[in-house]
Order: sequence, then structure tokens, then C-alpha cells
Amino acid sequence: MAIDIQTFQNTVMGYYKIHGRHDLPWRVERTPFNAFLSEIMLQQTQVSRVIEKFNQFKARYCSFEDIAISSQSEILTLWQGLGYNRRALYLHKATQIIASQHNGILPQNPEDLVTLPGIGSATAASMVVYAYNKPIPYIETNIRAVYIHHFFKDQQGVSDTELMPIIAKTLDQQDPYNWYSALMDYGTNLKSVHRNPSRRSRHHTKQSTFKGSKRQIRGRVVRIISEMGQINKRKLINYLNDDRSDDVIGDLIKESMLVERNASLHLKG
DNA sequence: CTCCAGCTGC
DNA sequence: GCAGCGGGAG
Repeated sequence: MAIDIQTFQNTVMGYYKIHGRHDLPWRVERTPFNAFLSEIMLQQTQVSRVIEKFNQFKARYCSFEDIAISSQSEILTLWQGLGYNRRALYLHKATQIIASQHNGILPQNPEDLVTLPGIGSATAASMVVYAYNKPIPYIETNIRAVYIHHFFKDQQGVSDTELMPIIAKTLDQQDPYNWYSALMDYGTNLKSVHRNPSRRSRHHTKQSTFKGSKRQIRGRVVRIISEMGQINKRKLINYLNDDRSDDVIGDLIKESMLVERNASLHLKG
């Protein structure tokens, strides 16, 4: 129903005009580079935490080329605090491909973007939306919350396949940038008011405990080494005082985050 | 306790 | 389809 679409859009845009986060740095300065950097950082990471990191990266890097020619260790060190360290490596590799194969210009369609490391279907679409203002339908957690709340009131196990046609139908073809921005802000607020509607998604899963996990050890190892520059492996394992330390270090070396040299560890590159 | 503008490798 | 991946705010 066209009338329902109109009403829905008015609800979302009405909220956005009054309560939208119009001062986010990547919104104040709309560039493909900012869209790229912010979307990578925002993967599974709250806006509040990304803002400062985004500004720090912007103070150090102004272009894809800047990041591409930077060292992995510097990027990883600057990344500390954001979480999911592999994203820093993907970020580095992706910028190198953009610099060498795309003339330092962000690709303009999702099909090209998904071939880059660390960029899946959601991020590829969002980048095209925010960098080039193209109307591409996509789903992420805020969008999922909004559409489940509005169009699947009392239903459980709602699939993305069901959501996608509605998202496509309600997508503002004239100004997708502001429409999606509005969806993000409206969705974030929705989740703070109601019980998270995404829990009624078929794809919703509860995540494992972080405290005491192997992931936490990994985080500590990278953090310590990025601060120390290098550290004796035996000393580090002794300090960590955990059975899984050796495994964790081995994994990080295998993943090309760390390098072992003469019994001591340091960041790669 | 929940969950975050998800992706990768299996 | 699913486990693993960071770290912190609420």
C-alpha cells in the first residue's frame, strides 16, 4: 500500500529531522573516503566508540593511498580500542587494492566492493549508498530492527528474505543517503525504547561470553605488543598466566598479525 | 546480563 | 549454516 509506505517514511524522516545525529564527522564531510573508513569501523561497533577513532585516523590519513603506503603495525596500533583487530588488516589490504587497481578511487558498485577483504554484502551496499548516494537495498542490524518492528509486529523468526522486498519498496530513490541515515538513527532509538526487535529475527544469535575467553587473550596480546614494540615470548606467556597463551600467539602469527624473531614478538610490518 | 552500521573460514 | 572474532557502554 502506497499510503502505508508514505506513512512509514514520514515516521522515520520525522524522527530524523528532529533527533538525527547530523553532527557525526562522516556526515559533516561526505566523501567516499569517509564513507569507506566509517563503514569499516562501524562493523559490529557502536557509533559512540567509532567517532574518536575515526577522527584519529582522519588526522593521520587523508586518502586511500595514505593508508595503503602506511605500515600494518602503525595501522594496527592506531586501531587499538576499536576491537576486531582483523579489520585493521583488511582495511590496509583493501586500500592497497583500491590504490593499485582502482586509481585510488572507491569502486562505485557493490559487486566490485565485495571482492575487497573485510567487505561483505552489507558493507559494500552501505558504502555505495553513503559514498555515491545510490539506492541499493541492504540489511544490517538497525534496518532489521526497524522493519521487523513496523511490518512484523507479533511475528517470530522473521528472515532477511522476507524483509528485503519491503526494504526495496520503501527505499527513497531520490535521496537514499538521508533515508538510510534516518533509518540508522531511528533504529538505534527504537532499540533503546523497545525490547530489541532484532531478537525476533531468524538470524539472531546470542554471542558467547567475552570475559575469560580466548578472544580476550588475543586482544591483550595485541594490545601489549603494540604498546611495548616487542616483548620476549616467554615473558609474555608468563605474564598472561593462561594455558591458552601459546595457542593464541601461534594463531596471531598464522594470521599475520604478529611475527616471532629471536624468541621475541613484535607486530608484523 | 545484552549487543553493537558484520565478515571470514569452515 | 555456524563458530570465532574486541572491548566497552548500558
